[in-house]
Formats: sequence, structure tokens, C-alpha cells
Amino acid sequence: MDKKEIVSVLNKISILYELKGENFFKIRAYQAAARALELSDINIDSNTLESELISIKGVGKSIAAQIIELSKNELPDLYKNLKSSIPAGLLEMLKIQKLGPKKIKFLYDEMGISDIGQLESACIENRIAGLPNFGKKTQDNILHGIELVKKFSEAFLYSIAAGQAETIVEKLQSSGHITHISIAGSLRRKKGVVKDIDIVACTQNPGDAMDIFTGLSQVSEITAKGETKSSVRLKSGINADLRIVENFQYPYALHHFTGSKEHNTAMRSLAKKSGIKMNEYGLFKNDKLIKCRDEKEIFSVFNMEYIEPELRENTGEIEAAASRSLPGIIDDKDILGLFHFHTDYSDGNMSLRQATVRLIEMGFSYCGISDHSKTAAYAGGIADEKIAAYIENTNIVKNEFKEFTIFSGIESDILADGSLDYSDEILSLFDFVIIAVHSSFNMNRKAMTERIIKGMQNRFATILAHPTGRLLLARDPYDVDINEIIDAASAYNVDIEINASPFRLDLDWQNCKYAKEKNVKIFINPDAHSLEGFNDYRYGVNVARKGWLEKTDIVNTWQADKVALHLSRKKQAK
DNA sequence: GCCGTTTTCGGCCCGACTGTTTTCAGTCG
Repeated sequence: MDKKEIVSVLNKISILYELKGENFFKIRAYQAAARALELSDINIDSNTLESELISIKGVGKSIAAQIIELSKNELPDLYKNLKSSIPAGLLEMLKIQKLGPKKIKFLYDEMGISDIGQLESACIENRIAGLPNFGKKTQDNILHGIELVKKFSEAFLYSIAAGQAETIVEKLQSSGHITHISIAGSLRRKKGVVKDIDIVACTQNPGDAMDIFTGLSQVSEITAKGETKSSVRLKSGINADLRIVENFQYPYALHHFTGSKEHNTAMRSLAKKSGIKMNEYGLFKNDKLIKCRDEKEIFSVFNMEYIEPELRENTGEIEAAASRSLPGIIDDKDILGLFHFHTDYSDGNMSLRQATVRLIEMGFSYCGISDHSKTAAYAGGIADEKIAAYIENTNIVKNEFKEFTIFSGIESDILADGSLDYSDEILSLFDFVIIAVHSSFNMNRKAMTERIIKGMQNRFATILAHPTGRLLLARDPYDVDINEIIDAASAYNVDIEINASPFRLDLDWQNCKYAKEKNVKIFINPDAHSLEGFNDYRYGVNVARKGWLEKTDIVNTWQADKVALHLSRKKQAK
């Protein structure tokens, strides 16, 4: 079993323990170990030693032994026994809102209910209301929750949720009385996929603000309404929470509701060590508030640098902030040019000229065109005999815009055997060659990894595009060893892109640190097919920020002449 | 189950809202 599968088993054990009613801290220990393992750089195989595993904070002897068993493809007895003692349907039942492990356990133990179907019938037959600690309201909530499980996914693309959150903030702001307001939660941390919308605000009239919030036209249902917290479900299916606090509490509340949960837990435990209590209303020493005007001052109390929201995942940012060694992460304005876009030579709906005009308007100083190659028939890829015309057109536009640099490129398919779909003769005509997998996704891990590495060995390969091929919420990544890909990129001097399409965000932020460690250079590419698509580069910046990347790591934050040198050196070196 | 610059035992982050209860457990974030 590989690391990903092992992480999944550890998480399953924690869920099974929850349904068993096990000790809360034991449950959390498994969750913590799973997460620690996931985020560590350790590569797990059948030779992995206990000592390596125990060195990961959160993994002890017991869990290390289970990981070792799993790495040898043996399921630990503990897991087998747990799994066989708990019907799979109970796990599904956890997806129902307002229904947690305790109630599920009760329903199973006392009523023999072991899946969503049985639960639904029991509710319809009015057999749930009347049970101890269950009433009519709970029964209705369960039925409603079941309906939602059937209807909605639990996750939404950042781009969709962010748009809706911004609209809500604007409406609350225009209603007056708001003194502070911000999007918080995973949206503020710029996760690619989010579960809900969190908003923190201060106002002189909390009642009014709650009324406005719960009365918004996009609200389909009010799930909670109080003086300081209200929750609604939007018509889109996304849940949104509004928290209202006093002005002086705003920085603490903003930090608290921005999370992540793991970051907060770590911060609180750190606070506790210095005798400070930390919650959404403040920092307290001996019940006395330590005044902070903004989030920056909260971190200062602990003698830490300000931690950007994107970094707050408890992946080392707290330690780095304490030792004043946080990375200087990039900003939208650091991006000076955009590569990887498609024009009407393949499946884009704009000409190179139109693209260039737009990019100049957006303030960029260079770009790199890369239409699809001949194998991508579905995308109108360019046949061998049309390459000359494609390059000629690029040259015409190049000459028209002297102050703006256009790099000439192509997105060449990595075929199933690892070869690229153009001859070296054709590939040599370009300033850069993006290589990508667009077909035969169902290869096994070893074969897929070897295929991509062979593609990178081509002497003209410049950038590897969307390295895992995933489509968020729609298509799993193909089976590939991403660390091996990064190692190979380092060895064969190939850059990797962060595909900034909100549907892809591939390379993922969690792999960026390893790429940086291996000195692999990164491009943030919009993969635009239309003029509007260029704006997507910002989503890629979000990924780079979460991934601790700095300007030195990201090629398209460099000036055009440096990029030109970088590309030509790559071509000559190979 | 994990962890330790007071600790190898005894802790483990904290609070709002709901619904079912008469003081609180469960769920969620």
C-alpha cells in the first residue's frame, strides 16, 4: 500500500472508533497521525522503518506498527476487526447533517438501523421521534439531511464559493452599520475546494445584520439563527455562516474563524504553555484581555511573524513564524507574464493577436502561446503540415508588438509509450515545449510514472503540464507517484506548471514544498482558452502561496529577458 | 493513542446553537 492508501485506512480507523464510541482522544490521535503522515515527505514502502515513522510528530509506536503492516499490504487485525464489527452503512450515515457518531451508534444499537435507507423508512414511519433524546424535530432534521445527501455534494470549487461569498459581503456592507467584515474559513485560506462560506463581521446592529443575512435572496433555508451566529443554506447548496463580534474582538475572531482547525489547535496549545487562554473573543492572561488591534499583533504576542492565511494549515508555519523564517510568498502582482494558452489554432476561441492585446491591457510584459498538438484531435490539435503556418502567425504577431515578448510554444501530448507526438525536428522549432498527458489515463502507477518520466527525458521538454490530470470534484488524478515525477523533473531539468484553472489546480499546493526542495522551477499557467480565462492565473497564485513558493521558484515572476535566458539555457543544456 | 524545558501519568482547545431536557449532550466549526 502506498502512503495515500495508508492515510485513508488510518482515517477510516478513526471513524470506526467514533462509531464504536471509543475514547475521544484516541480517535483524535488517529486523525492526527493520518494527517501528519500525509503531510510528511516520507516515502513509504515495505522497507520503511519504525524509527522513521516515530520521528513524525503524532505517530507513536502503536500506529507506526500498523503503518508498517499496511506498507506490506497486510491489513492490521485491529482494522479488520473494527471493520467487520461495523456495517458500512453507518459510515454513510455520517454524511447526514446534524447526525453524528453518538446518535448513529444509538440508532444502530437500539433500533438495528444500519444504513440510510433503513433510517429514512424509520423516520417516515415516525419510529424515531419519541426515542430517548430524539424528538419530532430531530426526526424531521434527519429526513431533511437525507434529502440533502442525495441532492448535493459536500464540496464546492473555490471559484464558485468565492463569488457567492463576495456577493454576500457586498450586500451586508451596503446595508450599513457594518464596521468590519471579512470572508474567513477555508475560502480565506484559498483552498481549491471548500465546504462552506464563513463570514466574520462587526456591527452596531447585530439583529439587523442577522435579518439581512438570513433574508438574502440567495438563501434557501435558515439552519440556525442566534445573536452572534447564524447559518443558512444557499440555493446553490453551499452552507454559509455569519459570526458577529464586538469591534475589539474582531482580530481574534477573524483569526479563529480563518482556521484551519489544526492551526488553531496548535496555536491554542502554544498559548496555553505561556499561560494564555485563546478563543474567538481574545487572548487572556489571568482572565485579563491582551489587547491586539489586528491579527499581526496576535502573532506578536507569541513573538511570531505574521502568518498569511494561506499558510495556516499547521504544516510548519507556526515553527517558521517563531524562528522568523517564513517564506516571502508571492502576490498576484508578482506575475509578469502568462504561458500555456490556446488560440483559434486549436481549441481556443481567440486569436493570438486578441490574446496579446488583452495581456498587455492586464499589465503583463510577455506570454507563451502553446496550442494543442496533433494527437489532441478532440481539441483541434495542429497537424505536422500546419506547424509552419502556426509559427509564422506567431512571428507576425511578435513583430507587431515589439515591446511585448511572445514566446513560441506548443503543448505536446505524452503518448502512452512515453514518447512525444511530434518529431524532434518539429519540437526544436519552438522556444518552449509543454508536455502533457491527455489520453490513456487508466495505466497503473508504475507504468504511468515511467511514461511521464520518459516524456520528461525528451531533450525538448520544457514544462510538464497538469502533472496528475485531476479535475476537482469531477475526475480523480491518474495513478502516478508525484514525488518520483518531481525527482525526475529535477534530474532532467524540466519545470512543472501549477495549472491555474479552478477545475485543476494541479500541481497541488501540498506538493509544492517538495518541488521547491528539489529546486524544480514552477510556472503558474492559466491554460486559458478564452480572454476571460487569463484571469484564472490568480487561482494558481493561491496555490503557490499555500505551497510556500517564492519569486525565485516561479519563472513567470521573472523579467522577460531572464525568462528568455532560462528557456534558451534549458534547450541548449539538453 | 500520543506526548513531555514543571510531567513517563494524566492530560489532551474552545465555544455557539439546537433540541431535548429541566441542566445538558450532541453536533459543528
